[in-house]
Amino acid sequence: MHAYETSRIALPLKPAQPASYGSAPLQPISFFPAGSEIYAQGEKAGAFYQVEFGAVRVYRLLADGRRQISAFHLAGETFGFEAGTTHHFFAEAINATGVRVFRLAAGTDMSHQLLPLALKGLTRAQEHLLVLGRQNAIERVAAFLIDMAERQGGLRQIELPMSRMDIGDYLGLTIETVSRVFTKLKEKGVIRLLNLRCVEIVKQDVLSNMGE
Amino acid sequence: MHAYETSRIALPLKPAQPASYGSAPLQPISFFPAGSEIYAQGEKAGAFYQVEFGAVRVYRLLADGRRQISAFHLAGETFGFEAGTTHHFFAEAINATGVRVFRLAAGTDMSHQLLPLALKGLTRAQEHLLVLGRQNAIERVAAFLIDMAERQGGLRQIELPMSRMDIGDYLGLTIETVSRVFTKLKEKGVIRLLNLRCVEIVKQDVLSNMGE
DNA sequence: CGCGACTTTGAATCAACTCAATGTGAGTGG
DNA sequence: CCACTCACATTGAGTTGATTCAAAGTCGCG
Repeated sequence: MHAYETSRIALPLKPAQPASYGSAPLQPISFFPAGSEIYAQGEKAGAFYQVEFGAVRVYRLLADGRRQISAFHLAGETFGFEAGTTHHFFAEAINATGVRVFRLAAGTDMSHQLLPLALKGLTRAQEHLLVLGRQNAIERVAAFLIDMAERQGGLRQIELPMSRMDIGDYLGLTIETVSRVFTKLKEKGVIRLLNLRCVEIVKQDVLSNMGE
Repeated sequence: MHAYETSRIALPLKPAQPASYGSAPLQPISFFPAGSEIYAQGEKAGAFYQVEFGAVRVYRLLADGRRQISAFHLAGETFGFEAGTTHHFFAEAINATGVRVFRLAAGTDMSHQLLPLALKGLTRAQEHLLVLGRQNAIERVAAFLIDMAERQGGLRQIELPMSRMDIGDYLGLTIETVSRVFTKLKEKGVIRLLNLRCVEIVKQDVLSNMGE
């Protein structure tokens, strides 16, 4: 993990939020530039992470380079506990990202804090299995947009911090197919593309009914 | 949940294994006939389960009936904690199945025991995302067979307690495609079908290299 | 302004699907 | 014990939705 740990320099004040993870001492924030690695498959896991700003992708690779992104993590969300002792996945900053690192001190029991996070992640993953296993391209993109909207407070306008490639690798589609579906939804008046990374959901109901 | 709780009748002796989940009192075994429901989506969750014998499928449905099986659970495996307070999934016995039920007594903290199980389930689900998102039919079936073999002690001969339909709904394929892939693997001499529910893995290495 | 990376669009291909027919095997009752 | 049945599985033929390959378009940034 290579990042600029600046908490003691730029952020000497202890923010309120991380206090929710209790006993651990002051948690430093690490900065990751766009595309940089937060942790790698095979690395030993000794921490979990909370996104302060920016966005993170967690993924696995096949030997021939095929990639499956298993989750995106936006500001406020927590990740990195998917492993017992060793990471089975890669985590990368999508954009310039700040991450609060919670190191798991040996002997400290965090299962209380971690269990709800793990269960939430499990439910998320299992719901995504349904999308990948049984939904077509339009349904997948619709499910993705609805999910992103909900996680951004249910606003009509949503930010997509990731590229079409990332979206494709999350939804099990090619970038071309993702692009074609965006175009089709745009033509139907379901969404509007304000720019490449910003979508307005015009017909929430139509989008929701695609996911079933 | 409708099952025959017979532990006090047929199994008065306390087996050794469940003692690993500690403080709870004697855990009854429930019997579920083939196809019966163990819990349903929307039911409130207040227990987790360990398969004693038989096999279980956990799945979700779309409104139009499409089904995605997110996991199979064989003898010795634990499931049912995928929810905070409410189940998001259905669980059914595939065959005649015995399940040890661990009720979560209010006030009792099981996070210690549950966290490793949740993490294992999370890792499993995320690995399955890669299969569904990025692998073709042959690779999916190969991954499935390897997984089943490992979970049955790495033996050459493996039992498939589930139907082709179940396998298809787990792998995001149709029964026809599953059947065609089995035939192709058989023709290549990679596997042998002793009967519908029993497979012998002849070329372990070939099968393993398909999954990448 | 011009470069480079990303995205969109188009045309042809292909893997998996649908629909349909046939095959198989476990369980039942005559 | 055998014939019958029914559910499940396999095989075949034709279709289709997503992919691949290729070209054109767009955006951000130095």
